Amino acid sequence: MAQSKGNKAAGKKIKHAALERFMHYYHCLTSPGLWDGDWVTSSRIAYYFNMDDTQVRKDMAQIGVKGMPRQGFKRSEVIESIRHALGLDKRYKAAVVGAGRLGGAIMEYRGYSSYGLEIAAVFDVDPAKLGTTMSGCRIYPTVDIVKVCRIKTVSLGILTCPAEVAQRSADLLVQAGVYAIWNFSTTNLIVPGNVFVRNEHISVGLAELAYFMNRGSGSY
Amino acid sequence: MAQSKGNKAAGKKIKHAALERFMHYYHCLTSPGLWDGDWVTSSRIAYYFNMDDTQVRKDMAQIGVKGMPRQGFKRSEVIESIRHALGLDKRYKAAVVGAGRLGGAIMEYRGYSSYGLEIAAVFDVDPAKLGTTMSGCRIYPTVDIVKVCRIKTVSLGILTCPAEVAQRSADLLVQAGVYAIWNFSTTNLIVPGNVFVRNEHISVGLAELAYFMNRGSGSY
DNA sequence: TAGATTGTTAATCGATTAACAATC
DNA sequence: TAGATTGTTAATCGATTAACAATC
Repeated sequence: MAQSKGNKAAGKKIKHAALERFMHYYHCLTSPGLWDGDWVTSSRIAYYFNMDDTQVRKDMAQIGVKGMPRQGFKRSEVIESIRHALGLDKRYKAAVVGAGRLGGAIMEYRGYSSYGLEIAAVFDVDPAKLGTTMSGCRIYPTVDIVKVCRIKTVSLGILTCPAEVAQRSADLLVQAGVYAIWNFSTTNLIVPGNVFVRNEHISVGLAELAYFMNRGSGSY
Repeated sequence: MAQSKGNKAAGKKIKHAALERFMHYYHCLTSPGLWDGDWVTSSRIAYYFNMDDTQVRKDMAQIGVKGMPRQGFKRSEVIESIRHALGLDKRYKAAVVGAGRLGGAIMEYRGYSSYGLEIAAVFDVDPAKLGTTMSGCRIYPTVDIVKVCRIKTVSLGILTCPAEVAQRSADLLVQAGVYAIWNFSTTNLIVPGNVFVRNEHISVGLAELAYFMNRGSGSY
């Protein structure tokens, strides 16, 4: 087992770009029906993602996966090492703030547990929703965020509420002691430096698409 | 995932990273209440995004914005130039496939028109939904994608349907002649090389958060 | 003017790719 | 063995940052 203690290189922080690559490898290698046999070569993966095979081997080295000349890498071993390197094998709890359509859609996703995430509570301001459930999760009033999140040891807040209340909700989540916020609202949150924010701003996608529509379409 | 290669370098293509920066500038510069006066300096913007001010000035140069020594850049001019460079001032039409919660949540967003996007149709397989509307848009049967999209000259498909039907829907959209697909499903789509795909895979966010939760929390 | 800020070139840094020996 | 593939170092490329003259 390749522990973090085992290789000094593992102490190095995995950069954003590398994280994305690992996630792509993971998604691809765990896709059913794509592979037969348990061996996969760096060039095969590289071809799939239209990248250089050296990059793949370096990535494998970073997370301590050893390959076999003439065979490649053991798929199951790569999957396991990515899970370990990214911490997908450790469990943590999240709370969703905003039991609207977006919150509902996000909770519908079935794959969270395989990423270690468990949704422990949902919050909403609408009194009519209180006490009911969403995807099997009880809906609590927003004012109870601090109390409930502390009791349930929630460490991630998922913001799916309207922009107007996003900052206020974030403040409560921070007060409750969450480490990170996954922000699906269009607000630019202001949080203490020790709280990590991942934004899923729709506007970045809109920009890329608009640009492609008007610049790229002609030559493609 | 599905790379969109084969770009016949049409002049000065704006790279992905730069597009993101422009979008951030745009979002920040158009935020009400953040600015007074119409001048903004590169260092002010750089500070806001914790980046180097030289980068900001180079970006401004790329889209043809001239600054003024001791004053900075004219905010309105920057905004206008970004709109032009990214094509936000040109209109195009999109169709949403999947009138579920996710589709509804995405359609709720009010800002599309300021990015040039107009949602012209919604599709769903559920016969009970046909003829009804979602965010003021009529819902058509999925089997009519090709017909309706051609009539309405739709050039972007937004996939918010379940993973099982995502590929089939994408095929129909391609057949209808869309240039690009905005994929909110978890499927890796296979499309012709001339069709641009932007994935909003939830798993990349999950990976980054899982990693932060287990590695980053201590030292950040 | 004096000085803050732009615009641009040069230097640095990091990431990607090429090359090739080691390996099974 | 022969040869495909790994593992790693060197070379290249691009992106970021530093430096500074030009400017108003």
